[in-house]
Amino acid sequence: MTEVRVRFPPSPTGYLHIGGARTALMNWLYARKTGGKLILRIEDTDAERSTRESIDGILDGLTWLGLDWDEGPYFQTDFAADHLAAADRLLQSGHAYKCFCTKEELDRKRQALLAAKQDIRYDGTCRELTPEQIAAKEQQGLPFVVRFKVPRQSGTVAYDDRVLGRIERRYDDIEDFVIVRSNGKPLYLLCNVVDDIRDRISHVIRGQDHMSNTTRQVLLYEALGAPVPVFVHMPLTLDQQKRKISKRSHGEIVAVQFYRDHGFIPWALCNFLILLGWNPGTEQEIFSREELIEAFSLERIGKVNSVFNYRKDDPKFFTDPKAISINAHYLHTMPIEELGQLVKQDFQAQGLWDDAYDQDRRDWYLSTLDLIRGRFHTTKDFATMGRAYFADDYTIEQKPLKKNILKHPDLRTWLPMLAQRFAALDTFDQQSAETAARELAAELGVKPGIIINGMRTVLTGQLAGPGMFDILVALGRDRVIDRLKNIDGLYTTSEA
RNA sequence: GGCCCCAUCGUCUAGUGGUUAGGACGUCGGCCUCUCACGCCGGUAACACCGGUUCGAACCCGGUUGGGGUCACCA
Repeated sequence: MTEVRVRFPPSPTGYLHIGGARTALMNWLYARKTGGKLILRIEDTDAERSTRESIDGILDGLTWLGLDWDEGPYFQTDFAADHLAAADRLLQSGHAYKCFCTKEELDRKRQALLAAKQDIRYDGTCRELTPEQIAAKEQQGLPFVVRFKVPRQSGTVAYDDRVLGRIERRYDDIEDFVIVRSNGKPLYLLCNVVDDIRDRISHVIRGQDHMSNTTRQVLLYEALGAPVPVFVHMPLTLDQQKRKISKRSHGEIVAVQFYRDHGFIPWALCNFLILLGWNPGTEQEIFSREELIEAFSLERIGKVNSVFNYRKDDPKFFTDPKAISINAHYLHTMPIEELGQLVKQDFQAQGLWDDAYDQDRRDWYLSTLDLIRGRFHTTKDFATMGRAYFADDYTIEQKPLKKNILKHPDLRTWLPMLAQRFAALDTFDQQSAETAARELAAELGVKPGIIINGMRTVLTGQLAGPGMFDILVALGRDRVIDRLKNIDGLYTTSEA
């Protein structure tokens, strides 16, 4: 059995989006599964649209996702000589011909065909030019493109797709496609094949949107006398309107960068993406990297396009709810030290980081993250909803303010009273604090909940959170007392 | 429009001739409780349609409808 060699060949005309990331992931998994190689190749033959920023963005995105490659990045433009040499060979062997039709002519004909409701296809004007005619046109210095000469015979081109089965297409349905531009630059269809041959690619794993390219490329492989690789066409990822997702029409919500910026855990995003069009045949949905490599197989890639169910402007779910729930799962269960690293990055960016969290406050830092992570969904939540644990400039949210504070004006005196009792305790721990709080409630003749939830609001600004007495310990006596004494501010602000 | 691909809950999906059509997310209800975008329990909800084949079809075949992709001197 020959070595498995797969490739991910993005064109650097925008940032890495989740469709591309998913393709990269599938290729990566197959390479890792089989002990093969993943080649990264930047397809930059469209010089006008390719940018350095885009290349960096794609590389960063892959790196962030944890998808490493074994060779490359190669740049397609570095192999222009190969592409042209191949075009030459095709010309020599009679598999291609020079076409002198101008763009204007072709456009005109195309319009006419369109109007007549005919197939829009090159009519083969230059296909049968005699050597003399060609020489004459070249003598005049007329520009030309190189077209592939599709066999004009009955029958079909075919290949066996690993997910879709046998795919056939009649020669008659394929026009003589252009492989070299009039400016001498080779086109995608050719470059891609030439590069895949040179890189000895064994499996081409790509989206179903390439299917019509594939039949034409099979023709090129045959004309070039090269073995045809195994083709694996994955189903596409669509939006709710069932449109193919693209950076251009969907914007940041489909950019990998967006998920990094919104507190996604890289592998959680991979875990979500792999479930779009693939499943293990068991009911397992959460996979470690090793488990997924083990479980992955081409055979279980589905045929059906899937909908990326992001909800724009939904306050609760800023993207596909399942993606968020998978991210939350990892957030809740991953080793706390690893989470500590991820949160550290965000805290540093937010100005919330304290170097002591890596030193003598490390235990406190990690145990506090562990205490509050249970109801968070992204790593961003620690700096927002969890802010009160790490800084004093946290916000008191409106809902709990109304429900737990303003509704009970007496808290204005009760909470400072509680602060005094906390101050008077010999030891301040979960037990003693709870006893003190409940005793106060009993003496005042109010439900403990009123005191406790009032405290929660003042201390964390949040409606929900961990058990109140765990919070007290995490915050520490001094901060608790400070904040409880300052409850006055809450009433004044809202009255103003 | 031509060519190609596809069709199970709202979404992601399991299912390959006999299942109460399973799971996950969402949603709804209940429980827990000091709170909940925590946890636990439960409910809701799908085989596009029409013909065949068969003792028996979500599964096999044909058609219809529907959806998607692609039709560049982009990749």
